[in-house]
Amino acid sequence: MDTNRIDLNLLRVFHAILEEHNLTLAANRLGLSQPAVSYSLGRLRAILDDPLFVRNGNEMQPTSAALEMREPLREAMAAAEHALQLMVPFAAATSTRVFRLSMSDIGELAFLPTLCAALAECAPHVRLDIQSIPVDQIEDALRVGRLDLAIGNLPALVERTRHQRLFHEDYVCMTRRRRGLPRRTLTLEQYLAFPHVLVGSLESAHYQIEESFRKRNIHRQIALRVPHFTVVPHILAHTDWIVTLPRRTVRLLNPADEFAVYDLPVDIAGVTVTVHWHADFDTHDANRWLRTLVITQLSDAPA
DNA sequence: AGCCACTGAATACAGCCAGG
DNA sequence: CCTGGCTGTATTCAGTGGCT
Repeated sequence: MDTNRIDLNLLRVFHAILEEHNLTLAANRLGLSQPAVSYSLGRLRAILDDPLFVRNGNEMQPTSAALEMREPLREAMAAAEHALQLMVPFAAATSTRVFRLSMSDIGELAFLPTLCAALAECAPHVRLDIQSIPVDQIEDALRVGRLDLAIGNLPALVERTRHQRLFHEDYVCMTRRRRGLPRRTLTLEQYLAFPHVLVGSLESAHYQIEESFRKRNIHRQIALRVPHFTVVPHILAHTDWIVTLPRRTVRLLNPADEFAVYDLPVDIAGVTVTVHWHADFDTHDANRWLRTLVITQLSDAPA
């Protein structure tokens, strides 16, 4: 295969067929005629020496070779689109830019309603692409522009990226309401008597609370470790377990007040939620506009 | 099972255009 | 002006599904 022969426009065609499974729809998407797409596909087939798609009824099914190319190609197309967007001066009212943000599942619950409402108001054509990227990959993603901003409790990134504090909050604990629960406060003994739900993986930001307990030589009985917060209410509703989580998160997960919430019986440092970006984008129009919006909308001490 | 209408890919051919 | 690459129109071919 001679890759020098590949006209990159052919990859656009290939990508469109991968998405549509249909040459006519792919042609519509690209603003070409169906034969033009067929011709391009023919050239790609010759260059790559693979049929790439085989017709199955009214559908063009990708071959295994085409499927192997799908993800890398999708990423490449997204990166190219993103790169082109960087060259266009940002005008909120008319921009169709896609902003990529990283946040946790609970971040989505807590931040997206506010952010989306603000966007609908002042940048109605802008799109958000929310990704949950492992903490150790966020810095790279911000640097290469694969992410615009990362929002969350991300102490590991504070030294390595530009950031702005949004708010600070303490931890509380939550369990299903039932007879026999203490009324207002939990003693440490009572707290430790519960089986605990631990939220977050070893890489996640909330794992730092584990460190705090370990340093104090406090050992909890972990009944379950889950990667996300959103499943927690469903688990607590069916068990007598307890979960330790940030106070704002409780408001989101306990809107009907069906769970009992207590202050922690130990003095554990809370979390500081920050918004992060890469220094290379300090003066970048669109990035600056978005982070200003995020800070204005989400910060408890607006910039 | 056979017929028919419909849909969609492939192909033949012509026109346009940029580069040499 | 010629050539090659690309695209569009018109047409053909093949598969599918409904109907009898």
